[in-house]
Amino acid sequence: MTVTLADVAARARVSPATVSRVLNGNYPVATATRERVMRAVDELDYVVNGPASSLAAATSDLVGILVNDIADPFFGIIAGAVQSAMGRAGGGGAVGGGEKLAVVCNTGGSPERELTYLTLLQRQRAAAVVLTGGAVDDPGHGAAVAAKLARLAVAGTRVVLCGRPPLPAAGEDAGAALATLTFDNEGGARRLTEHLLGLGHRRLGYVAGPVERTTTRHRLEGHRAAMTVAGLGADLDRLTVHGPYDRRSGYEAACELLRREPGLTALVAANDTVALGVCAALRDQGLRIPDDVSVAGFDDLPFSVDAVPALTTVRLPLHEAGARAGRLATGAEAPPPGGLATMGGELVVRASTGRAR
Amino acid sequence: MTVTLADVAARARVSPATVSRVLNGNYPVATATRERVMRAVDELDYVVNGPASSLAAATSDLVGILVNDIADPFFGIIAGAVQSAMGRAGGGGAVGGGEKLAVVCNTGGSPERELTYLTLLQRQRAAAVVLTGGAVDDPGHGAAVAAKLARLAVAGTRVVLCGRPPLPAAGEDAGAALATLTFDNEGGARRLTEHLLGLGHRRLGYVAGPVERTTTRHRLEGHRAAMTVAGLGADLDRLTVHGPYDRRSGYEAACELLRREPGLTALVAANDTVALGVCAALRDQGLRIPDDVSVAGFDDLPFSVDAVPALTTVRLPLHEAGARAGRLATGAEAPPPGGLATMGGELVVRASTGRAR
DNA sequence: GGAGAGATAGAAAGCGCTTTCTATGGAGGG
DNA sequence: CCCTCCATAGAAAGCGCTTTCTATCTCTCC
Repeated sequence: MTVTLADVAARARVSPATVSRVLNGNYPVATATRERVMRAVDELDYVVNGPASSLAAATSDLVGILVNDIADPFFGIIAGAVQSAMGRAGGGGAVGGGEKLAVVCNTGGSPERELTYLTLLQRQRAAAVVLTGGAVDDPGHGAAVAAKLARLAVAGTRVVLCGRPPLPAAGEDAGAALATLTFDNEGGARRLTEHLLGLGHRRLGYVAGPVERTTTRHRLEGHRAAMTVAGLGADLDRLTVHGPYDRRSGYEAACELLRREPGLTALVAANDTVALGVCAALRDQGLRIPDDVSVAGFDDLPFSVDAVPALTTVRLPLHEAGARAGRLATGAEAPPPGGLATMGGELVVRASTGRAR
Repeated sequence: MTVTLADVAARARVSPATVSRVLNGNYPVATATRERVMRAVDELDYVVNGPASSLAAATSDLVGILVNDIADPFFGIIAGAVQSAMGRAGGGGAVGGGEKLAVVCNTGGSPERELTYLTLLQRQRAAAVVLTGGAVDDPGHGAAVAAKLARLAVAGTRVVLCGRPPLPAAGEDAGAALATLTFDNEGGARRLTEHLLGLGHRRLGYVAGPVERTTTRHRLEGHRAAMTVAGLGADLDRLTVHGPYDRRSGYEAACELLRREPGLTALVAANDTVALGVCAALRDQGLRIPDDVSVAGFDDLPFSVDAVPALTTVRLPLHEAGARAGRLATGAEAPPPGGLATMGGELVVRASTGRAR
């Protein structure tokens, strides 16, 4: 039924070994022979059997990119960058050539699904795995992931963390095959809050992400550090509300914070999407931005510049990080010293923040 | 080095065949034996070798989801829905159980990459392939894709088109394994323009997507149909500008259209993202929305309700379509009659459109 | 002109798993 | 008490490919 290597070999009147060599191109084959084989491949419409090839060669061209939420542009941008960096690196053009199959897996932020996908990728003997975005902030799960990644690394899978904090004590052996690109969420958040403080704001509310995420914690810590330095460390818990990374959560949190403290002059959101919800709530309450209340986001997603007013935020090098992760995953780039690189966030001041009233 | 089935068998003191049967659970195995095997699996930390298993069983658990732009929430939402519908269908908890590896592949809208990914998936003997979003509007490429899909279908891969027009005459054999869920882009676009017409607008500009996409064409056709019926079919070409599906394109197109026809009272965009750019351009020119110019988008992405003013648009059942595609891909749902189902778009009127001045 | 060096092609042994076919018990029926 | 039948388990033959080890053959150099 399906065409196999042997069929191609028969038609080209060569041995299967030769066909394999033509297809993989790492062994000298006479031009005439090669052409005969290629013709046979074309005529028979032959497509390599991936599983068979992976089994025999004990390698695979699958590269998995794990994201927390595929519908969130934050991850979309990173994943897209990873893929295109890999495509470029792969070079290819050759029939059987080093084409990597870069695929993204959506964990939906669930630790179980994350582990499941990791197992599935391990099962496929993936060439590399890229984990993007914040991790679940739980020692148990962290250890489970670290263990799984260590096993993957040992089995020869390259592991790259992109926009995620370093693994908790991964063990020596794994360290080699593991590269981490982390965002300076804490520093970015700190600078953002300092910016607000500099504008004279004293009563600021914080709309945090889900409690169990490292990203949430780091951004919150940055914010609180700035607040504390400014002598505003007292009321922090009351002026913080947690919720998912979506607009609705921002909307509701803004309402809640305003209820708790009607005198707020600034609202800092865990990310841009949440900030959008915050803006909507403010508008619905008849408050002007930034005249009555300043609003700030995080990430600088594409839509943030189009918000009205345009969002003050912290720009993360999403594209750059993704591209670098892609190169690390293909081995096109050497891992940073110590296996860890931190990428800073840049404060982007736009119209949504102004002087405190 | 790595643990194999045979190792597990040795440790559990059974034959490899038995281990395989325990793991795949489709053959009676005594409870005591099963437990012994499971214990061995745990103790050895055994993970099935996917390629070997796929080769022997001639099946794979890979499911590919092709998207045009992974950073675009339009695709993110569909892909997410496909994945979760499949996860749910797969059920599983069993160790070796029917876990599908749902992965999304980013074509970046490039026909070549689309074909490449299809080949890569074919190579992996994917269980199913879901193509999402509009196709490239080129007979040559359409035929190539159709041929490839037909081959995949023949090889036992389920093929689902989601939010994409039906294939050009796919051939009888393929028809069976191919299901198409298409959006009524044309109808939605028509109703949207009718809405504007009903508000008294007579001079409307249209910011279209890339010329070579079916989505672009269908939406444009709907718009033009409405315009023509209203007797405004004359100036259509002059009042249409094409560009990519991004905000920048919307910004530039709006400027260009205003230059061509300063008296425009409404601007219809190819999608919400583009509409955002249009709004930005209008604002920069000092024009009020909708008082001076009405703006409309398409898709009703999550951010559209937060735009200021909130965007009038056409809501597409992205989530529903994705979920259904996921079920079709796993075989959890029977294909629609004729293999084709059309999903309508719902006009959502918000604040960005008002009476013509 | 013969021998060693390259270049090129083939033979065959797996890679780790699934599955058909076969074997071995013990339970139940006559 | 023997034989048949079901329930289980094992043996072994591949699945389609890669790759090591060989086998030719053609140059090239002395």
